[in-house]
Amino acid sequence: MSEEQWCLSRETLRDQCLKLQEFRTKVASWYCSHGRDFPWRHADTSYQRVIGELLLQRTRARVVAGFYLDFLAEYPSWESLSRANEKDLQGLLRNVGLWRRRARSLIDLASAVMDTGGQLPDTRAELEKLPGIGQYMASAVLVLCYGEREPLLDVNMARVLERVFGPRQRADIRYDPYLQDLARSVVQVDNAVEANWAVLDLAAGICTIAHPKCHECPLVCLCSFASQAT
DNA sequence: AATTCGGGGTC
DNA sequence: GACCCAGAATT
Repeated sequence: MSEEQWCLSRETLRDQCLKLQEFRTKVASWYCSHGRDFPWRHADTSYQRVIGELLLQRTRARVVAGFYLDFLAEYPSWESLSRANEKDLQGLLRNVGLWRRRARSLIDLASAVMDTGGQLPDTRAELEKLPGIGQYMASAVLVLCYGEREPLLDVNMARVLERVFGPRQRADIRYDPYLQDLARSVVQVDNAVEANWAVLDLAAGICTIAHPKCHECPLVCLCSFASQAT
């Protein structure tokens, strides 16, 4: 590698690092004044946090906000959920979609948790053995319940990251090392939970899939997508 | 890698 | 009326 090439690649790496830091600080600052508030963000048990994430799968946050507290009132613990009547649970989820599969999945997970002492494991390998816990949910449990700096890398966070930092390598987000590493580095901060929420809120309110509000976006000067969109 | 689950919101 | 949503299991 010539000295010129070396300088170029070194410069590019430094730029990427600076871009990452700028991304973090600008999103965090935006979040302070524009962040959303949801009941599950005030959850005070692991159970409540995990239920929030499970209900949010393929379901809009505002819809979940409408019945999340009712769900917790009806099923306040792993123990009560494991003993739930499947038909009753289906009825509670009926107007949310995925109701049959989700009712079964919730009961199965609660039963599995009760079988292992009523507590969730704290490693990815053990978490992903549980029914209904995949790559995303394992990360969610690690960051929300155990304070590890893991990303809530869903389709929305992926969209923001790809617009700013470039496209993924694989079709499936969960097995794309580029996106996974990028997302993980984004949340290497003191409060990883809020860092995750900040990106998700930006994705939901500004960096939307259709008609993104680039003129309101704190990342507009970092983002290659913004310049080509209006 | 592609399909399935799913009602409701959004355009 | 098509498309999408804080995914995971199945094929």
